[in-house]
Amino acid sequence: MDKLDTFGFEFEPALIEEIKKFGELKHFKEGDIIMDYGKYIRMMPLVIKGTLKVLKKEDSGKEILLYYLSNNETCSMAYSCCLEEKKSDIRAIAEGEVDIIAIPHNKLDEWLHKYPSWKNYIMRSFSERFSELLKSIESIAFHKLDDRLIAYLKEKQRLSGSSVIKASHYQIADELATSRVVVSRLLKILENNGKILLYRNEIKLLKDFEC
Amino acid sequence: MDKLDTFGFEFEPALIEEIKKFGELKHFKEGDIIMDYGKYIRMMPLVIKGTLKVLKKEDSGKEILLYYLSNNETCSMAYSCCLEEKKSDIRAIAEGEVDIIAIPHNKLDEWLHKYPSWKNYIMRSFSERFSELLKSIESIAFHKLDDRLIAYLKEKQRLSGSSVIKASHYQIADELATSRVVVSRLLKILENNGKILLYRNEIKLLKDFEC
DNA sequence: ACTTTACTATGACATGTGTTACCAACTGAC
DNA sequence: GTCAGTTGGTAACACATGTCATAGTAAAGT
Repeated sequence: MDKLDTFGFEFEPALIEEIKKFGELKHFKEGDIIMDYGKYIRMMPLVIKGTLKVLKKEDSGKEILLYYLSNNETCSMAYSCCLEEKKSDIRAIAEGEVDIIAIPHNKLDEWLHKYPSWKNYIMRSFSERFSELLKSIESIAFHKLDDRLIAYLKEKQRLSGSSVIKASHYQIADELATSRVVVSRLLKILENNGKILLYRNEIKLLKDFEC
Repeated sequence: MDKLDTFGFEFEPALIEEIKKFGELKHFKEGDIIMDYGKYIRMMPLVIKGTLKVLKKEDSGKEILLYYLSNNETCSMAYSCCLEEKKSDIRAIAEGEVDIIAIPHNKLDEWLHKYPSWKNYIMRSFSERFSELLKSIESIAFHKLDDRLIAYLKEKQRLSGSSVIKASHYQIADELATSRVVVSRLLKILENNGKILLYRNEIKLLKDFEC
């Protein structure tokens, strides 16, 4: 928990003390489910290491990718759920090794009044998630699949810090809300153009991976 | 401003007094621009009558429809903008006659600390806008244009309370991020199926307008 | 009344994407 | 090694949507 000091949250010292006192450090492994559909959410996660993938189940039954969370970010949806004491309609999955601090739900509101830095953090967080959703909308509405695929690969590269992306075509298709065949087709074209190399469960972005 | 009492905000009396004192009642007519790109936003609008359309300009230059605001709703994006004292990247346009109360930006944060009901209102508001964006994403990602068009018409009907929708095909195309020709085509099919009647700048939904 | 502009209708066509089907290659379990 | 399961490659096709061209028609301005 001492790690907390070394990370980028800009909280005042008193708040950091509270976080140390009431927050619970948790570790998750690849694929672990941190929040799930239908369960009550009683804590809000602050991500301090690794990446979370946050999904939402739609009425139609399909899942959509809401956003990824990484360093020092938190899940606005979880916040809403906590406040309203309602069952979750989202699921969060660990991508690789993940450390979070779980903030108990009864502190959220209290700190909002007590600590301006907490309030700012929560507000900024909402605002950032908002922007990301807007980016998604723009992407889906105005860009063709090949552009979206390229953007997806770049984002993965950025998050993992590696130009080797570990994912099956099927997974990618899921996150882009399309089908496996289509993804394979487009990836093959990228490979033929010398942008990437394809292996089983693995895509390597070559150095001139642009556009 | 006395109207305030009669509307559905669930604020505590002291807050209502403050709103009366510092808020400014404003009236707008069809097409009036309430917030615009590049301007600083120094107030947050509470809609008390009519409907606002809120748009955002994307990097690509295209505009996307964020959401509609009507009774007792407010604009979360404006809130973010106010807090960060940054120029607006959104535009709000009056649809028909609109009354709003403009809350000065310096009160937003103050009230957040002072009045739980205000804090809840703001939080709920974020949460609702969030849900709407998600609905948009689902709609764009998983539904065909004809479904989306029908949903659009129903929403317009709901908001205006009338089964006669005043809009050109071009406007509709814009909001659905498609082209005029496509909208005309789909509307004509709906007309041929006996769901609607088409006039110039006007669409009448017939009573068995379903599915 | 005449011109101009905005709005709508419609055909023809190009293209992106979804779908189905089938096969090949790899992986892990037994 | 065999087998089943997963993953990826490819062809063929259907269809929704975007685009271009062209014309008719209503409204608005002069």
